[in-house]
Amino acid sequence: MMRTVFDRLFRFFGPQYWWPAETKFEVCVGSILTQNTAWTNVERAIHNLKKENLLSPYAIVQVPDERLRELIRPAGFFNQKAERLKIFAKFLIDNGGFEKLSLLPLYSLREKLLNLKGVGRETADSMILYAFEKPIFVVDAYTKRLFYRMGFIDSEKIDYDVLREKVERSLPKDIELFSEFHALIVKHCKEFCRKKPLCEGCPLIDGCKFWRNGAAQGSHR
DNA sequence: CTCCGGCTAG
DNA sequence: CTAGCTGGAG
Repeated sequence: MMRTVFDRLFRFFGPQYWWPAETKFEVCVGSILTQNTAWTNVERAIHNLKKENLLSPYAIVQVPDERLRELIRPAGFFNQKAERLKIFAKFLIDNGGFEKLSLLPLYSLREKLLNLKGVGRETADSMILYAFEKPIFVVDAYTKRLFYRMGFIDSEKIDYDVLREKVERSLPKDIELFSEFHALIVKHCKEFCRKKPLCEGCPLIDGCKFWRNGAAQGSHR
């Protein structure tokens, strides 16, 4: 079931090679900046930080708040995100960086990340999977929307961890698999399973409850 | 539940 | 012109 969805997406879109970043720190910065924000805007912000050589924990804690806010402005919510980046950078420094933190068991690390102001479950799991490279499945609004429409879950309001565990239980605990799957879901939901769905040419249309119910507005059916 | 926000595809 | 964006805190 879950495996079939992955296979179809993989065959259709090919490998996504996520997360698009040069360093682990950049992955984490991106995961904070992209909270409820279009990635193109995040790219602008990251580009600004790179240009100023600010993509390191030390640089982030040192740069004046006002300056940081200005640089990440394109990513929106810049006041809170500037604070969140500072808090995360300080956390890394205080805890021995990725090397030391990576020694922790997955769920210990997750707890530490969740205790940080500005790091919720999706952000924490994105960091764990794509920066710390430990096997956890990242759930997001796209995942809930897709699985709801496919008929795998009864509501898009399903609890984050309930859905995460549901997916994890139905697949092998494989970092590469989880990485590609989440990336493919994002890709697919941007191209087809949008809020206003574009079902034409959808690689998952076979067996999709949403499509079968004609909920796709009957515009093309 | 509301606020936080710049940016752009359509 | 605005819907919608890989959320999280209070």
